[in-house]
Amino acid sequence: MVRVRMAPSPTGFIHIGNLRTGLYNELFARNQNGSLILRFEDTDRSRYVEGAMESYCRSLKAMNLIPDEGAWIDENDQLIEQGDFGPYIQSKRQQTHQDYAQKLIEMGHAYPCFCTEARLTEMRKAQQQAGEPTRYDRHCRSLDKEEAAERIRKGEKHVIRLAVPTEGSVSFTDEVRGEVTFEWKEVDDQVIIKSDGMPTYHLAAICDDHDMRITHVIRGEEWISSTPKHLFIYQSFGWEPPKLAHLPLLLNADRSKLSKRQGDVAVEDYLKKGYLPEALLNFVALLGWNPTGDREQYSHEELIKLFDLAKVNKGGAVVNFEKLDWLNSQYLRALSEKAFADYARAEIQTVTEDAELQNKIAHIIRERIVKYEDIQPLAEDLMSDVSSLNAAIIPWKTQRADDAAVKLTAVLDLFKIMPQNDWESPEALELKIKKMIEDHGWKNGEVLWPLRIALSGKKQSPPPFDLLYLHGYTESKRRVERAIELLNGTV
RNA sequence: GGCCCGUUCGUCUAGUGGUUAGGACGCCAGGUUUUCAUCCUGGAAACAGGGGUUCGAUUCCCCUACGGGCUGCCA
Repeated sequence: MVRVRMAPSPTGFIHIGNLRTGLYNELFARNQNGSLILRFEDTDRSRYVEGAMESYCRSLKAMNLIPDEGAWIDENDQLIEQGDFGPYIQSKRQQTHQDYAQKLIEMGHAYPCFCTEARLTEMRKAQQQAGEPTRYDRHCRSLDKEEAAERIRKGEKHVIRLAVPTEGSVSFTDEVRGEVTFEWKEVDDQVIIKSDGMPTYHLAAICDDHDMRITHVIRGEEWISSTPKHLFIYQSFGWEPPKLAHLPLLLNADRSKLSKRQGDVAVEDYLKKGYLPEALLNFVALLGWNPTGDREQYSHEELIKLFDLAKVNKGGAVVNFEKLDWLNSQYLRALSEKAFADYARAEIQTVTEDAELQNKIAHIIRERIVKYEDIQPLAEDLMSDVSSLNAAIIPWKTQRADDAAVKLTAVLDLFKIMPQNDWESPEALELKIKKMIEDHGWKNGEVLWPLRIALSGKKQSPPPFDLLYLHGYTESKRRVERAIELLNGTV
């Protein structure tokens, strides 16, 4: 039974990188008919952010990434925990972690360290100046056990460090990279229990993964270097390590590790900006993995069906937001009329309170927007009046003003004999108007250009049929009449 | 600096010894259209460099270069 976990640190908002890692875990779990566990790694009290766990869950929920087990939120957005291997909030497991650390000490695989912050800083400085690698000099490793125990009893401040092997090497098979090897002499005696009694990631994650029966650890590439320490802990306890898969990093445009600073990376921000969750999911899924390379759009279900860890790329991927825009526009166009109207409602409302007009605007802009933020300007543009219309731009190409007036008058004449229901769709209006043009033997542009300018007041706008449909008989008639007056110089 | 990982068009990628190196975004040009947007067609654009192995390397090996990650009582 495959069991994987998302193990974020609740220090802020979930960002695109976390999302991708979480998504790959989810895709793998579903593909393997396994379970997805959500565990919060909140052992750094100095970085604790109030409400971050709830916010994280909300974002996951919005993205339709729902864990089977672990931390989650109820319908009131209250944090809950579900499953047989809890607690799933790491700080609540502190005692367990300390017990494990004690066992490691007893086995001789860990030791208390009393070195002060100041001494460590000094030590690193000296190492740096000597051109040596900076790492703990193992000052406390050889301390007498009885003496150390006595100092702890007296309440002396200390941490617990791993006593890693000093020679030989360690290898593991990474599910995406293949075999990776480290020399033990390069590995530091990592702190596993901090002086405040909290475990560090290196102890907590490994013990929790084991206790929660995690079978596959799928995490970011930044963890590769500390994997030997993790393997040492598994080995010390005689546990079988899970399969490991290190994902390539997501990069900024300058190829540095994706971070805030260089544009928005919080999932919540993208959702707020109106990117559709399915589009964002689709986009992120294809950053570092691709089933075939000749398709761009995949539903969540298809991603699950096709996901394969072995096909995950090794190189980091620059996040190309222009492609997100494009993908989002594709998803937007696939939305039903109703779904799009609901999606755009809040923005369109800022332009008109009239529900009927709102629906008409939604209909017209549906295929004209790429992003959510395009909605408001477009809607406003559509609703703008024509008071500043300039007569000079009404005629088409070399058309004379009086000719344009003749054509517009013909349109007005047509309005008079057009039944009311022709105004209920742009298509019906187009049919009637084009028929009229054809009957006169005129060119489309001679009529449609002046008509469109009369209605919109602008050289660039949606088609006249959309505008007629939007404004309806009375307002359209008013605008066309005004244009004719302008052309005749009577205004 | 040390260790580890990586490197196909600007970007995301397909490719697993023999291909005109394919697709997508973006860009450019043309077309459809009353304009814009959409849409359609076309175009420019890549195997980091050098050695091997091989009849033959983008694909396998080595070196170099470049990039990134880690080097915390952060995760």
